[in-house]
Amino acid sequence: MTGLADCNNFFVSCERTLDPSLEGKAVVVLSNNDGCVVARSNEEKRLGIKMGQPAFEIRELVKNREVIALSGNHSLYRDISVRVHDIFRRYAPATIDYSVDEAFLDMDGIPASALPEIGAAIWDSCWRELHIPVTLGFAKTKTLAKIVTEVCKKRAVHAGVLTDENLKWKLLDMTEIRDLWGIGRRLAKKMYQGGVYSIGDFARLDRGHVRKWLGVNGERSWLELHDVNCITLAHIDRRLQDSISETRTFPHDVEDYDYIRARIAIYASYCSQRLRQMGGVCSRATVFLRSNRFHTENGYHAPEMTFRLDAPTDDAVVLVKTCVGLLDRIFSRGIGYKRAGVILSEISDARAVQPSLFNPCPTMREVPEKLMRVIDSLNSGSRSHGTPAMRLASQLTVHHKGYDDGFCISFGSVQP
DNA sequence: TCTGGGGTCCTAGGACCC
DNA sequence: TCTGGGGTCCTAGGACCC
Repeated sequence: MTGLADCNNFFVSCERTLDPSLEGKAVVVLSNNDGCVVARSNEEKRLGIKMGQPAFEIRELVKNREVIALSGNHSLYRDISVRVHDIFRRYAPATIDYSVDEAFLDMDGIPASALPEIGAAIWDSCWRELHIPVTLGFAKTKTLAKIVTEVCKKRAVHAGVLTDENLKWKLLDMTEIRDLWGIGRRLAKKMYQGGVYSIGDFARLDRGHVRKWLGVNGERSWLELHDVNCITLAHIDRRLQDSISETRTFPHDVEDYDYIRARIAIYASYCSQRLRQMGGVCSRATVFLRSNRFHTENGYHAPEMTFRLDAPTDDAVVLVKTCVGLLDRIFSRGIGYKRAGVILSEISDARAVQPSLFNPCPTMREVPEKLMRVIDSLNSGSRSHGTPAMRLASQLTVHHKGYDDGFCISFGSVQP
């Protein structure tokens, strides 16, 4: 059996651990720049507020105090995330951390009859130790466990175990196809056009037809509904991610090159720091810019460029230079940019680096490695609480032009 | 007026190899 | 006038997830 442990309204629940007066009230957590809704309490969901809904659309509700809107506190969420995952690990022989607030529990070797009690124990630990409510679903495959968890959430049940075949088909028939894991907006529409409305409808289709119609992913979902485990999520288990990215939407449309260059340098530097923490090196760096996708009078601009590095690296100096170089090639004057980002990819293990053919001397890496170690140790812990203690000069704007996003020139503890 | 961020996987088409 | 077969790799775009 496979379990799914899923925290309820995670960001909102985290906020409630800090401020218990939020309990029972309608609360939303907003994205960067307080742009849109990224988490809702149950009370909100009943008010009909949607995930991803722009914040200005709920302004009236907030003004009338029907809804409390909070800016996200992501270091808090990360912190609590680590602790709930630790609790999950206590109760399952093996777990896969699937997201900040979700984990799959491999219950291999544990009799199904013991699962209700284990589910109750996990719920109890999360609530007593962290004040985070969770919901647990157990079934033969991950896809079925997802369905069980959703049904439990809707009925405010802490944990559910699905073993009975008749009950399974009853659940599949009463659950809409758009709620199936792996079916998003587009595929749901396609399903409706094909006359498929419930998950039960889908599961009763011919397997060959599903394969031809929806490809391998559709077939996998179909198999999972028929008790065949085939979503392995091997990538979740990997120590190294495929890519690391930092992207931001700016509070305004920005034409200022210096400002954008400093942002790109900051993103590249932070990506490289995460890369080093992971023990990886990357071979590709991508920089992209986006104009405002809601203001397209002057067209929509979305330039991007990727550079393949000579040799894989985790060196902030190299990566910042590379990314600023890419920016220079895609940046156009006179265009207002609303978003920018850096993506590092083709990540491999830093302990198994293939040196560049043109720069094969291994000692060449010693200086940057030492430098990075020093910077990382000076900055350790400081990133989540504000400005890092040590930065590259390119991370500063030459002229601070009054963008009110919290960035300013700082000389830290160095005497002027 | 105001509209997030970080990921993965699959597919089709083009370019290339022998 | 006629013009093969079996592959791999890369990229862009589209879909999904939380």
